[in-house]
Amino acid sequence: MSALTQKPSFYITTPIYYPSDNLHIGHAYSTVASDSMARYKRLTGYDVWFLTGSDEHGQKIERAAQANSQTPKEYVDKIVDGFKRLWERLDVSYDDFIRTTDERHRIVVQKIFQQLYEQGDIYKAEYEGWYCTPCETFFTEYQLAEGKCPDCQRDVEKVREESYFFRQSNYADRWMKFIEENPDFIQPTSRRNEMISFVKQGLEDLCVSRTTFDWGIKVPFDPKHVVYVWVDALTNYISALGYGQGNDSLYKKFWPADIHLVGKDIVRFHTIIWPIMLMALNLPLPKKVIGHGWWMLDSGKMSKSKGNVVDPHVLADKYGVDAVRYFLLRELPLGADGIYSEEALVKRVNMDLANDYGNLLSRSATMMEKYQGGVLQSPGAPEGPDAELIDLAVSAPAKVEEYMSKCDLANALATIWQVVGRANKYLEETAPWSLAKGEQHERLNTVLYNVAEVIRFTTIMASPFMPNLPGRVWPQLGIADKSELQSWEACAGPACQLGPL
RNA sequence: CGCGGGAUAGAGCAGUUGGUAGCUCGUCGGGCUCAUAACCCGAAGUCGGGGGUUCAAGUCCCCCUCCCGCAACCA
Repeated sequence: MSALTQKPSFYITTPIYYPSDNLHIGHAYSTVASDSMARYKRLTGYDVWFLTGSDEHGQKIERAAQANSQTPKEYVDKIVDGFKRLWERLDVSYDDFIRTTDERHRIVVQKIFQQLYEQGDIYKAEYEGWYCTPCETFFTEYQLAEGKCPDCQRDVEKVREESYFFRQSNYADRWMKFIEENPDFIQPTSRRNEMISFVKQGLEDLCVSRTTFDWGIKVPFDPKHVVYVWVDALTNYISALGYGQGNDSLYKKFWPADIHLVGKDIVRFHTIIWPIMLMALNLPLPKKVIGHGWWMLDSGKMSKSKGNVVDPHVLADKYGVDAVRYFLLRELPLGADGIYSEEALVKRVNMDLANDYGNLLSRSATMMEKYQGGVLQSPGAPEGPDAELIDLAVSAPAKVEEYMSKCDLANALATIWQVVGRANKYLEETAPWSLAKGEQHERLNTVLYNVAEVIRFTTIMASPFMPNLPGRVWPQLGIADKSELQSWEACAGPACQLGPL
């Protein structure tokens, strides 16, 4: 019986960001998109767990801290506080924030590393690379720029370093089989093809420890080694759920993850290394990894070193959180890069939010007030364009669901705005201002009722993307205290009709 | 000859199994007045170039040009 009342679970994660500097709108996009998915799933009846966090180890952090005469921990603490402030500012409803410096995380990483070593998936060997002494950095042969350091263009020397390696190559066949049997595992398909061809070229074993820096999790059986990024960072998705710890009820409930949402730059790690790690550990694989595109500037890629990053705090202050969220989610096409400009943001926000949606609300509210004293009357029989408007509104939730199931937020929003657009057109067609002059009260009631319902529908559907919208709209529709009219079921139930106000 | 994806109105994109080219923004023209000079309607494209198959090709085949991803230890 309890199974009947139990909600299905949904686990979604963002990447864990690297606190070498503050975050820009690219990171904000990943997180806000995940948040909208999480909110959408909560709205539609799922028991959701939404994880974000920070990946805090590594040489870069160690050096940055040194340069600031701080300990690495002091250094990252401050930046991670900034992360959390940004997510609060952007109304990101995460359920947990994992830091790779958390004790709960350290325990799991060491346990996994130990297990992989004991079962022979990790072995000691020598890592060979090119070292640039002035830059104190290792490079692979491929990274070199014509045999020189890609950063400073000086000569590099070949160095060997004792390292532990993960036997990735042993799992290539299993991986290929898994990918063939789960064609939707990697989204979009273009990324899937890239990963397949990458593995077909042959997988090399992966270097999973370092001795050249200390800021990291110690290899349990050989403490002069530090666990290198892969095993450390990727493990966050299960360590945060309590895997391998005393209380693993969250792990049992939410793993495997439904969606790992990541940027295209880290798709490979999430679709090859991570699944193979899980295979080696004999754990279930996540259901889907989605690699989204990047926000580009006219001047090219957004990067900290170019100093051309766009600060989300500034945008939120200037335009409002909902507007910034809407722009990011509406404007970046699924799987492709988008070009950011403040001009584009202003245009989109003015067009869609102010002119289309806002103006629809404004003109409707005015007419309801002016012609009906603010009390909406029951509708009469539908006629003229009523059916078309109602059909579009009533069928929208299913279309939104369809797009959301593919994580296509931009088209989900476009679907909602189609309804908004149709409603504005409907007002021109029915001209309630003329109906009022002509004393056609029943028809007037019907028209205003239909428009009010469309606003209610679209507001519910848009609420995961713009969490502050309902709070501003429900009072204007006079249903601020009628929660039964604000739920997803109130616009997407099986026998969905435009219900009474 | 590494693998893969693109080239469609000024811009950004849709175009299922081949049969009178669609969307958003911009531009130009018109309408309305409830609303935020808003909203609604209408106009403009020989689908990168060349050849072929077909009654018919943006949609299939061949060649060319140009863009863009991926090509491992940088999160």
